[in-house]
Amino acid sequence: MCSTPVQPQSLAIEISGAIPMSEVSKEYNFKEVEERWVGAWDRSIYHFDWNSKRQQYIIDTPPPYPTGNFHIGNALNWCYIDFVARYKRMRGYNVMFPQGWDCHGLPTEVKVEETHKITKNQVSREEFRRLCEEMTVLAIERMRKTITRMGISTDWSNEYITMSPEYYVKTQQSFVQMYKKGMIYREDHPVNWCPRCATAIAFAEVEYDSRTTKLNYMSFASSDGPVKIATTRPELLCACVAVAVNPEDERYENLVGGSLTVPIFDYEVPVIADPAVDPSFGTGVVMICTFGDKQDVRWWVEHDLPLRQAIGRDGKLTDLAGKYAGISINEAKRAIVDDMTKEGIISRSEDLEQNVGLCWRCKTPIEILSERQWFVRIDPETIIRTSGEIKWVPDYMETRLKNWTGTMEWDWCISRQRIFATPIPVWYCKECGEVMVARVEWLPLDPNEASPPKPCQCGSSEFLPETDVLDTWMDSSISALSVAGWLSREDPRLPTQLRPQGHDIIRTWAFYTILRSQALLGVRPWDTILVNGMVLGEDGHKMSKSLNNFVVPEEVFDKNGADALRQWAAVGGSVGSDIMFQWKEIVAASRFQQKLWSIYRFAAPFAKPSDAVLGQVDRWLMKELSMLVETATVAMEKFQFDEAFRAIRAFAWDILADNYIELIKARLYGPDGAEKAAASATLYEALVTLTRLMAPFTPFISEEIHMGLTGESVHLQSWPEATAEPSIEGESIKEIAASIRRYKSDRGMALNAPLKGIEIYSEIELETMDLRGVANSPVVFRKGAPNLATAPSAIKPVMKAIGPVFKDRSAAVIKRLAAMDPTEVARALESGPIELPEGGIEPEMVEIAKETLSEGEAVDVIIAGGATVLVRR
RNA sequence: GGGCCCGUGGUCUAGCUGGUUAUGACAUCGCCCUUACACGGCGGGGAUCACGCGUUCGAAUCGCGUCGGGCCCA
Repeated sequence: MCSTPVQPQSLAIEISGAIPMSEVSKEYNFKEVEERWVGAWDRSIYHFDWNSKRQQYIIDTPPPYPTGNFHIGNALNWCYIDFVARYKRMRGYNVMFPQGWDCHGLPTEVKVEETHKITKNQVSREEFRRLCEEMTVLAIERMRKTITRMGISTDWSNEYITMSPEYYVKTQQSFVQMYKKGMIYREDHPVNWCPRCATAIAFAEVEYDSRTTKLNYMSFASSDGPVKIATTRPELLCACVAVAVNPEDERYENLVGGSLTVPIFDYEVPVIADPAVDPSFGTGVVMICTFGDKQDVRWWVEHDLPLRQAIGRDGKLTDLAGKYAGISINEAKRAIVDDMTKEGIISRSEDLEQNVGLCWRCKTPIEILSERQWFVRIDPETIIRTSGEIKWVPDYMETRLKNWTGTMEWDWCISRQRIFATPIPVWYCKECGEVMVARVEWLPLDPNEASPPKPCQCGSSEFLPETDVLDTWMDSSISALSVAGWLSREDPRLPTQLRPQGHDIIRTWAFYTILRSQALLGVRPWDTILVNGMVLGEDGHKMSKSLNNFVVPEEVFDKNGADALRQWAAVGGSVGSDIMFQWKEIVAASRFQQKLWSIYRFAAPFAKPSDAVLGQVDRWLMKELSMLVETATVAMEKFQFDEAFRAIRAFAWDILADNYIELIKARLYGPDGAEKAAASATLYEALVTLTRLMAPFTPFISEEIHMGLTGESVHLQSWPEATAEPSIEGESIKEIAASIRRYKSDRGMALNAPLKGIEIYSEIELETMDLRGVANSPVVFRKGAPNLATAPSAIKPVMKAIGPVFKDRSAAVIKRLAAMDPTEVARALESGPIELPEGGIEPEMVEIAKETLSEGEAVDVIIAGGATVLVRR
């Protein structure tokens, strides 16, 4: 067995007496620190001050759908928002970073049905709604937890929940206001319809997928004999209202203007000419039905065709279908094809790959039905003009909105045949059919539960309630208005300053919000829209449960902490681009935290402010710090979080840890005095500034270190200012130190191995105290150049200077210079330009590299930082 | 089919208002346990910047085309 090693106890005590011991733990315990601060922080410091004179910065946080899981995609978006919110607060803005919840929608209805094993028709509307609300409340609670644990500086005093009366009263008022302005109307109109869900759905809710269907060739009779038509929708035969051919198609010239007889159903339809018909598809003759697809709708409008509705709301064929009435679309298709094949009307059929629209929720192929629905009028010009007033980051994202807006084909259908949503505050008079839209002072209300407080103008008090409800986008598209105080304050603070959101919802959320803000208040909703990319899994595909490349934020909090996740969000890629989630990035982030912690551990016993006169190396660090502040500030103003945080990391790791701290160790471990005080003060200043710059990104570790050094919360500090003057001396000393390290490394020496002696020659006066320490060797400084021969060793052309002057002769000039003796070139340039056949070479057109001739000397020569360093062997 | 974006060492990426040794991280190789940190330090190897054509004295960078990928839509 092992024997217990003997501890050299007395020796250890002696040494520890000479070395300041830090009370900071060796390892950074991210979990303990983060959980402690989550519990300890006073969250009221993030509240928006409605009475403040400071400039407002209101963020229109996109309210997530309360699924209960705040996923990594949300996390990325919220990190961006938090970086901005915290930064803006530090810059003195009165920031509002609210949190909303976009509650209504089909997913919750479906989940409630699954959980309680019911269908929504088995319980009352009221009861079903209550079950949905209950589930939503639980989901919200779980998501709040994740947001808080992530260190997001949410202003919880401005939280809103769209299913609550305080919010949906605004949705209902917005409906009434827009109705009064003539922007909302009700009419029969083609809508996307999910036969399974039995509801109209918006284009935003239609998914597309490739399916194989049959293209059937069937004969229509005409006076000139049969005409063959190819269609994928034979079940819609009874909805055929016309037949179209291309006007350029010579085969069918004589048909246009005539009519054809629809087989089986035996009625006449006109033959029309339309350039949208592709003569090479099928037979070049197209059957127009109401409605087989969107193109049918276009033709129906353009050619003013009649309506024959073959499919009902339940997805079954209507009476129009004769003997096929009452059967489902798929069964009808089979039956009709069978019958027509028997009768020889269908001559052949072939497979066809087709993209079909599906209900995003249940994947059932959608139908286009003509239904009486409520619509919001869309004015593409207003949208595009308003979009132009908004600063888009990155700018090219605006193109997507413009393209989408330009292709809008019909108005926004806002009625849904659901329960868990904002009720449409409308009744219909049983007597005269008059539409009674609620007055704003009656709101909020559900027409299914309340009757209008006044009779209809016809005198009747009997009403039927509107059972349709509003599209959820009607709730969420007023989020900007709501957080700014519209309808709840006398002075709505519009426009808000920032809308952060993903690029996948530009055509929905951004579009609808712009529309509504203009319609209701005539203003743009935001000054700036910041677009984030999608989060991809480690396999490079969009993160999703079905692909099993899914990571939940809690797993990251557990393994590496919230700060690590936040660092990933910052440096994972530039804003707007899709970002891959990678554990190695998370690990790299936590290594950085450990590095920073080690720096803090080292610095804690020494770092303290003082007004000691700084040395050259200290001033160099202050200048580097200043440049970091400048870089970070510029980057933050442009929302370039990756650039800002990368610069922060580079400073902390390379400049502060690997160079500055190595340089000042001797001073810190040396006797007390002005020089030690200067290093202590510089270290203090650097760490305090660094943690302030980091505070928006990594609020936990920044707080822990800042608090440890100053006793104050970093989240109440202001953003640092860049002030320091350049120090070329310090820069030179740092270069010399690095070159000595390299020198030792090249010779296989330990980095703290002493050298016999070092002489430094330079035209600028350099301090030697820190070099002595870092080299662990005697160092002397001598002004000027050493008494050693130097010789030009190479001529390097400066292309920036040569190119514009010599143009196409540049290549020849470079070749000529390379062939010349560097010594002669250098000598010649001292007395003026060198005349070449191509022209004169000015001194600024070349750089002359010099080497020192040290042969025969008992020293090694290093050229570094503008100085010549002689190392005695 | 359309719009937008992207193809840079093994992997992920910076650079992209054109200027000749292309950034960093991870991985890899060598040396070093130097009194903050071995989750560290020092040093090295590794990329014809997707392909083709063009503009230019000069292209990763600008233009056109091809191929490949992503997102949104038809």
